[in-house]
Amino acid sequence: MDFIVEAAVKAIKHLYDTDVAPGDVNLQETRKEFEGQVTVVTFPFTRFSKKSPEQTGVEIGTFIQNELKEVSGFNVIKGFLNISLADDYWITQLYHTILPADFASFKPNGAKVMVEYSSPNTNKPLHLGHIRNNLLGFSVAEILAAAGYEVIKTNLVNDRGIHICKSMLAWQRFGNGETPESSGLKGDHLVGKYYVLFDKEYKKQIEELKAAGQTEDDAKKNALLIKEAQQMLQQWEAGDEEVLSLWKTMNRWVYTGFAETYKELGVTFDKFYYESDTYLLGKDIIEEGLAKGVFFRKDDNSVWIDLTEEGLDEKLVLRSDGTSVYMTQDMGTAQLKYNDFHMDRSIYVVGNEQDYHFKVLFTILKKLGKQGSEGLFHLSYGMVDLPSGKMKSREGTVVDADDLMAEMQQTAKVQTDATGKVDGFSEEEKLHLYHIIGMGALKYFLLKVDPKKRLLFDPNESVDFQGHTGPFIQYTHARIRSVLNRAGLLDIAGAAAYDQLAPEERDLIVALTQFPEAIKLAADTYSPAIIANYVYELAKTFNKFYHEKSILQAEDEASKQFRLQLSAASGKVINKGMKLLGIEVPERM
RNA sequence: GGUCCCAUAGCUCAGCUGGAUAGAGCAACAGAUUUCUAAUCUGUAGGUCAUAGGUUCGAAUCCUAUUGGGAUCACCA
Repeated sequence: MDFIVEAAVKAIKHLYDTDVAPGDVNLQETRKEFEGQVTVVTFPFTRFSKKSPEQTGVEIGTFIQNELKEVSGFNVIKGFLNISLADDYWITQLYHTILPADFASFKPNGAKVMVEYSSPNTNKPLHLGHIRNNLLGFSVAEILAAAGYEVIKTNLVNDRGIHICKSMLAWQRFGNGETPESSGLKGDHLVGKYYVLFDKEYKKQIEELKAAGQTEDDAKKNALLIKEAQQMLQQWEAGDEEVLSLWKTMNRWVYTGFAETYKELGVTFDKFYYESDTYLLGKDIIEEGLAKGVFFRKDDNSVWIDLTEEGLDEKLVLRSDGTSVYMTQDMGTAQLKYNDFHMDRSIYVVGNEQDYHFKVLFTILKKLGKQGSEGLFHLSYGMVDLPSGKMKSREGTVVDADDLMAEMQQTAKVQTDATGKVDGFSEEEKLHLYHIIGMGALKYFLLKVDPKKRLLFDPNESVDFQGHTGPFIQYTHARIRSVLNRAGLLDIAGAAAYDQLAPEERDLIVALTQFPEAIKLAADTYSPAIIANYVYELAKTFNKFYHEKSILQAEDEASKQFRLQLSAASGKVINKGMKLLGIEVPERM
């Protein structure tokens, strides 16, 4: 649409002898109730024209129509110049822009971006909150890749620390040698079971101590189990053979379980980092920061940064005993990642509860003048809450990721079987379809919402399969495929005679042309929701067209071939758009 | 207490850098299938865009304050 903007600029120069920047021309899609496809807002130009908005619109419109052969007409309503482009223009768009294989594929832009997401703890299985994280991270990575970036997907696994020791200790104490094999439990679930058990026993001990007269705080510190867990962590850090062996065994169980969950979710990673490797990093950066005067040392030997000027607090970066804190580690890890990949941008997909942490981390790295620090971004997303409140693994009040995915596929099965459309499918095809649809419903449900908004999930209200949902879009795709399969070989040349567009056809082409802009906007704002909503609008537009116009029974051969081309283009864009969300589309459903 | 985020129809959400009469889906009601997949389509009903000011030709959108909800401010990660 740049050519319209250019023509408008030229019109204003010619008519009112004023130079305006292309950015000053406000171009928008014409609202459905008016004639035309693009609209120029004329209010800003009245100060140059010294005329009414209507008259200004007519003058600019007249100029543009004379200037551009693509413009077939215009109307002005209350200062809005609605421009109609000729059918020929839209048909050309379909053939020469949309249908070619390279439509909406951006040239490599030479920039490298890292997307870090998932970042699980190895003491418990993944839950719904992690699903949101994983889907967001994966989708953002896909979108950035589509927008021309070179993308590296990383997963920083939190595989050490006191919480891991809690699971280990509880297993050691109460597990009786239970293994995934002996219990039939998925490894991550088995370990999670002992994490919950630890908390239960720990609470019991706290109550006992309180009954014996201790305050709550004292009881929490003095309970035998927590002391043992702390001791275990020290042994781990000291490299105790037995503890390390247990740690390795239990983590292996967890990784086997995670791998299954990731596979089911359809997410992948290019590089794993482990905190057990990185938790000691960052100390050299402390020295560097002290030398540069960015950090300062207090009398007790602890190291701090003063960020009060930035509206933040003083922040500890190294303990008085010389050991690292979370911030130290993250500084070190950031450096490590940069050394490994030299990326221009680095996206951290982490919940909004860590907004403060990342603000501080990025500020520190910038103050240190670290390479790549200008490209740091925290993709902060809202928590997934239940009607009962926040999910807490410790207390078992979570929607488990594996359970939820299984449930979604079960619901998909019920809904699909009820239609009777899959009777001819093999058992394998059916299972595959249930998977595609169930996961499509879940993924779309989570991705259509703006990432930064918190999400309420009611387990008692099932995720919809109708309306503004993944299955709606998948269905539209299956519908298109069905028609195309019936049509057999397409004949573009046969469509050449078609030169008069019906409104539904024009609307559909207009919608299709907007795909690249949607990708660009989604990439710039790191928001899969943009793509989700775009694809939904497109599917709706197609369904309307499908309903109004017969394809295979079209009036004549040219109409039929044209509509087949239009359908094929729609199917491709839906497929590609859904792929950016990590959602598959079926051939039949 | 300081800081950050959020608030749009009964419910779940769109609304791009300020632009026309604020849009979808679900739920409710009424319709459409001798015709390419009805997981679809059409229509009806549903709004003080949290509140109050301000900036502007023009504000759901920008600014300020207030209210409500959430998060965070550890020598935890």
